[in-house]
Amino acid sequence: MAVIGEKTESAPARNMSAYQIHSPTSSLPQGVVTAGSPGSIHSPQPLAEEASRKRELRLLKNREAAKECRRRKREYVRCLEARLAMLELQNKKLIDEVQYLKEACAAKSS
DNA sequence: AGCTTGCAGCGTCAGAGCTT
DNA sequence: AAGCTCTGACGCTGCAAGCT
Repeated sequence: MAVIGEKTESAPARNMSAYQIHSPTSSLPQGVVTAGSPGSIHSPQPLAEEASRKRELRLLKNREAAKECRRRKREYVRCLEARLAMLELQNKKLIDEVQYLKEACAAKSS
């Protein structure tokens, strides 16, 4: 829990190196390269910023969605476990009852 | 004390399914 | 068709317990 800050820096950085660092080079760099050139009238910088902003927003939303998804899953598993415990108890009671009735029948017929 | 192992939680990606 | 949401899978981290 208190660890999150550190994780978010290191783990993702590695994932990025595997995927993000490469793929963006196919789209972003074009803009970045020309951005430096003084002669360009319509600087692509805003486009790059917009793309980056959209990506950040998407990551943020997905982060929250993943948290919520996991929370729901934990809750689902908890419910399942509670139901299992209840059914096991119920099963045990029924077994006891069958046993009792069998004994009652046997006693009556003898 | 240092190492190993198992577990829980996190962020990200990819893909399926739904909505507009 | 494009955009959005949800979720399985993957890799990473920190922590606790057991072992040497």
